[in-house]
Amino acid sequence: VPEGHTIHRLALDHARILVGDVLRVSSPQGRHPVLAATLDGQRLEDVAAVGKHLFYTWAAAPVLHIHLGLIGRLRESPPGVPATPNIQLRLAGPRATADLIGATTCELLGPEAHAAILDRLGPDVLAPDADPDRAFQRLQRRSIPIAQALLDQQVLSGIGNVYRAEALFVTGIHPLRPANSLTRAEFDRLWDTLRAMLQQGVVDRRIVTVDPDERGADLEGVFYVYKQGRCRRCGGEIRSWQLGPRRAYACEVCQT
DNA sequence: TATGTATGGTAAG
DNA sequence: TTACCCTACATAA
Repeated sequence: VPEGHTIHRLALDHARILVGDVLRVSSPQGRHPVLAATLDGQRLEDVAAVGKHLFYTWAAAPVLHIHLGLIGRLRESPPGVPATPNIQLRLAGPRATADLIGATTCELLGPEAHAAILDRLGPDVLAPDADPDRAFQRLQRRSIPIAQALLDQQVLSGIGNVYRAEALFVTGIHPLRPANSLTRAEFDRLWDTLRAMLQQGVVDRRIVTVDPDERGADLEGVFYVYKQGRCRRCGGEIRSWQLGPRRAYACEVCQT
C-alpha cells in the first residue's frame, strides 16, 4: 500500500485531525513502552512527509520517525475505539485516533539523526520545491538499469515498484536502459509523469495510472504493466525481470 | 494448517 | 547476493 502518495496523504490527514491537540500515546503491542511514555501527553505540532518517511514533531519531545515498510499501515478511527493487541503505536486525540500496525521503523530522533535521514534522501517528487536537477545529476553518474535507480531513494524519493513500472511505460522508456543513457528531455518527461501520478494518488488514496479514456467501464485493473499479462495498447505480452529484490515490468513493443 | 506473496528497507556475508 | 523484519490475505494441501 505505501508508496510516497500514501505517506503524503497520511501527513495531510494527520495534520487535519491530530495536529494541535494533546495526544495520548500508547503501545498496546508492547514494543515501544519507553517511546510511548515519552510522547504521552505531548502536544503534536506538525506532521511532515518526505519520500516514504513520516516525521511528527511535538511541543517538548523528540521527533517521532515512522516508516511503514512494505506492509505497515496507519489506520484512522474515531475516538474511543478499543485497541487491539496488534497495534504497535496508538496516537489518540480528542478528534481522532491513529493506529500504527506492522511498520518497520518507529523511533524517536534527535536533531542530528533527523537531519541525517533528510540528507540522504533524494528530491521528493511530491515536494513543491523539489529540485529535479539533483536527481538527474545522480542518474548521470550511474550505469545501473533506470528501473533500479528509480527505487534508490538517494536518487529521488517517494517512488515504489508500481509507480516505477507505470511511469516507465507511459514515457516509453525500457526498464533496462542504463540510467546514464537517459537524455535530459527523457528525464524531464519521467519526472513530470511521476509527479503527476503521485499527485493523483494522494487525491485518490490509491494508485490509478491508466488514463480514464483507456480505462473503459471497469474501474478495476488500473495498471498498464504492473503485474499485467498483455499490453492494453498493443496487445503484446508484458515481460518482467527480477531486478535485485524487486520485479520490473514492461511492454517491449511500447518501451524501447 | 501451511505456504506464498505484497506498492520497503537494512544489514550481514 | 541473501536473509530477515513486520502483517494480512489468498490459495494450496
